[in-house]
Amino acid sequence: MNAIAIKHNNEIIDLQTAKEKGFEGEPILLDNSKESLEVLRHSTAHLMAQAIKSLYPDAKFFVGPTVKEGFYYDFKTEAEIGESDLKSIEKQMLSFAKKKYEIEKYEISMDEAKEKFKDDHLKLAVIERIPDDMVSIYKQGEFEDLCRGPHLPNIGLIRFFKLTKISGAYLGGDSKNEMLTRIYGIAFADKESLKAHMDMLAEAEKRDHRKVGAEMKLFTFREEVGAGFPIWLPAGGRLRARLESLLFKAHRKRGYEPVRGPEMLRSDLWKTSGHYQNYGENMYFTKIDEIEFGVKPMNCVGHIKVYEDELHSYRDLPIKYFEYGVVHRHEFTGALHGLFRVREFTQDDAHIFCTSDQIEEQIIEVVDFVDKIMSTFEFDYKMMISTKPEKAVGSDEVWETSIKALKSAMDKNELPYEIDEGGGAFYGPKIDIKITDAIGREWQCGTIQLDFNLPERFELEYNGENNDKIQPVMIHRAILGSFERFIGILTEHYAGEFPMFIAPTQVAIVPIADTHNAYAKELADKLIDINADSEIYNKNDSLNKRIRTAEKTRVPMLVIIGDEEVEGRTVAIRDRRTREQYNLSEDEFLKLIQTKINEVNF
RNA sequence: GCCGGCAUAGCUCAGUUGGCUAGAGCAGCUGAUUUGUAAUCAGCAGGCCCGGGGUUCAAAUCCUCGUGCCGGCACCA
Repeated sequence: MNAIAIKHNNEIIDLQTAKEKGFEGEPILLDNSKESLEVLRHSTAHLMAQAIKSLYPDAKFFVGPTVKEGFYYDFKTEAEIGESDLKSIEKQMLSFAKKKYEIEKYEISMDEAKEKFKDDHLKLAVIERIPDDMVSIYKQGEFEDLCRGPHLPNIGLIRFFKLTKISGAYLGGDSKNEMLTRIYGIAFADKESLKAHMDMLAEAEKRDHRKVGAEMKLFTFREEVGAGFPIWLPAGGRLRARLESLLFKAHRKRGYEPVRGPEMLRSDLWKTSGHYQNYGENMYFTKIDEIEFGVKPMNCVGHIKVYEDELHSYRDLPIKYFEYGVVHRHEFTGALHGLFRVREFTQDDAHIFCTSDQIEEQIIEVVDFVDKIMSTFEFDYKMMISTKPEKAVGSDEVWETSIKALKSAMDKNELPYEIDEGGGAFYGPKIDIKITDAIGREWQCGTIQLDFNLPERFELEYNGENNDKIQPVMIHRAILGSFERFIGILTEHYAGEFPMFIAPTQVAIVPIADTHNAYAKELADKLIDINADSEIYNKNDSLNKRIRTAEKTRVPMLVIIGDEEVEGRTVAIRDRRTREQYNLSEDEFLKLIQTKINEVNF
């Protein structure tokens, strides 16, 4: 196999550039290594551009980089391109690839480039972003494009690719700019890898919580109810209740007090907190007797009012309030997405009021709490510290101090983290918890946010040792983030096959004939006593049909009862996953369920 | 909010260039059957074809304005 590029000074250099500059280095072969795919996908993006240009001659191109999941190219054309056009573009790409054009490279000066692309405002926009004196042009057949490279030596090497998505994208990622057309694609070195990737996408689609949620009757949405307002169905209600009660206990164990703030508060309070000015466009407002109220988008203000209800001594701190807080946020319609993005959701929210000396230990405790929960659900996760965003309240100094506190808490415990510059909330820096699900996708859930601002704005205080008034520090934190999103993620993570302790229904009972219904009912009652939900499948259907129906509900355990079982007070268990069957006595069975339900404690 | 697409029974989908009373499978209901581990048989019922307006002799089908959904962008738990 010939090299497609080389690695020189730890940089990928294409053969065109290597020849021109006389560079040497380790060869990069056409395989599925990171470097190889980088080059391959970048060239595939160019091949796509070439195909688009030939099909839509007026097309002008912006940038076409590789991304984590393949590549894309942003471009503009007067023609309306839809999903159905991807096939014809792919076809055109293949026919160009067959021509095995060399990919040639040449360099021109900045001025020459500006002249060359003077009628192409998109390329000029690209050129403006390049600080260099010289720019390179890559050419394949008739098509040429301004590009930094690196590229394959020949487009004939591109064989296994697929265009996956088409959408709009703002020029330069700024919503103030015009919108371009973006086409996403993926490419691999071999057919099998492409297929594996497409299979993975199909698997993700199968697990989609919107689909599984509907099948399992966890939740639904209705047009007449409104976009972004989920409706929890009985099965989803049971699942959610289990999660809530487990988490309730876990909070109590860690010294959190349950509290509850009102759903709406007077706008004056939101002005004091800064939400009115900084978050107002995401809030819902209404008037009651000429007084304006804002529906809470966050729970902090309510908890502050709880704190203010009495005087606090330094001896009381830290004080931890928690609430399953229902919040409403006006999200853009286009942002709504199943349970992942809704307009009403419930946070597992808590606020810790503490002294600045306690910040570190409190952060560490919360991080430990997070770890307990995420590892229980078998999630890998990573932490990300977010710093000051453009739109923020509070001085730089306050921001710096708080970021330092977060970092030092992480450092002292040797916890790895990444930095997201400018990603903080408007009122303070934060640690976000990103979890990776069973098929490798990342989701942002929990968040730990330091806030030196609200205590200041609400003039919170506690009595110090010398009876002096000291301002407490406030830590906002949510671990699941929201029940909606977390349950959505859990659904995809487990593909709906929830473990016993969280499943909407623990056991499906299938009596063989009507004469076994009484025993079935008896078992169901005993299961309720040990906090397990069950469902009896005694409809007028064949036994096989009822087993099939029960299996399809993804319930973790199926028990079949007939004459033998009634007689000996036993159950015939069928494990849905392994399709194994075994028998247990009634007592053993109940004990097993009880163990499986109680084995989890956060 | 922006770009593109989509909307027919509870669900998954047919419905030809505008043309008879809009169809099927699953689910539901009724009856027969009472079953030992993944679909028993028969019958019945179920539709403002997303909503408003328009074009036409005639609209599920064409146009238009909404609403909702899907894929991204931007924004975010």
